[in-house]
Amino acid sequence: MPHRPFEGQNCSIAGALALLGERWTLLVMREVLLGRRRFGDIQRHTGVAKNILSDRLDTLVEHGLLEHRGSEYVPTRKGVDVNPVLVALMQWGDRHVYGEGGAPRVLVHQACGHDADPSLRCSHCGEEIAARELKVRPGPGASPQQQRDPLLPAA
Amino acid sequence: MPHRPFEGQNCSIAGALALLGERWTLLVMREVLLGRRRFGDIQRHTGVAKNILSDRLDTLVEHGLLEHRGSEYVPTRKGVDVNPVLVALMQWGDRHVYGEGGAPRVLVHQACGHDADPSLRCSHCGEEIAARELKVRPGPGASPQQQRDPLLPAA
DNA sequence: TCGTGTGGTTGCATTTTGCAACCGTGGCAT
DNA sequence: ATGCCACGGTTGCAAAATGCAACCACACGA
Repeated sequence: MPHRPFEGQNCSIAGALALLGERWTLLVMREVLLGRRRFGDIQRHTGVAKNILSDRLDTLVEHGLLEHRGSEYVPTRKGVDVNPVLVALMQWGDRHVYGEGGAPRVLVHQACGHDADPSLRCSHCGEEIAARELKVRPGPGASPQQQRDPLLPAA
Repeated sequence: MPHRPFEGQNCSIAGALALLGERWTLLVMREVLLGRRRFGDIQRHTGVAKNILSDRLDTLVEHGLLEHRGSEYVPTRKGVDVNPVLVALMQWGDRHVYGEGGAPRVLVHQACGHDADPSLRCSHCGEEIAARELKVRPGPGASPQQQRDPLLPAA
């Protein structure tokens, strides 16, 4: 099992990265969520070595993001929920790696049937949230130290 | 310089991960975007080894996500734009690592002043997008092979 | 029954990471 | 001016993760 120095920070980002942040893991999730669920397909489309893929699939199953059914790995709810992470990475890559008009893939909102360029909206005021408009404050699960700490603006 | 086997997939997710997917990098970005911009602060709050931190900061500067000004590392636009990635990871962690009501941190939408639980909205119909409602199709920058490939549903 | 494809595992070389010790600069109290 | 400490790193070496190629077992069809 891999070394996970990220836990114990009482931080959801670190907690997520403890699992998803291992090399190849998010690319494996990309494949599975794209619908490619067989070992060989995932291996070919990502380029990951077979032993590593084997390891990653095992830990994803172990943590309940995937289920191993016959020769397929199918995502659970917990696995499907990593979709927004992939969307965020994709949007960053579209903008900053491939330029305008160079996007390798485009998202489609199945419910309305149109291309979607999803953006983050505030659950309170409903407005779009720009990256620099986000702050952060201690939540219900914050440690005493985090409560005290003057948490600073994000961005 | 690290080994980056992710490039050349013509995929924005892989392109983003080539840079952001290295161990510690997203945690470093978390710190910087939280407002902690000095070497020592970042080191203490993440727990990353000094040599690794040094390396990560260098490559982040090299790729234009950060600028090194005096003794501070300040995010550029490109750097601020990773915020949505952190938000997505945080939401996943809130939901699946720390349970309901256990969130270590809560987001605040600075513009309206209230807590925000940002959700993805469709740019076309304006509705909230559930993770399983996203499909994908080849974009303008898709390779011939990707054009041909029957791109499958996401989720 | 022989070959081929799929889904892995094993062993070993290479790369990345972690850790501790060290170094140079600047501030500041003596 | 001298000594001492903090800060921002760098260096060297050990440990862990990764990459690669060879191998194995099973299923299926010719």
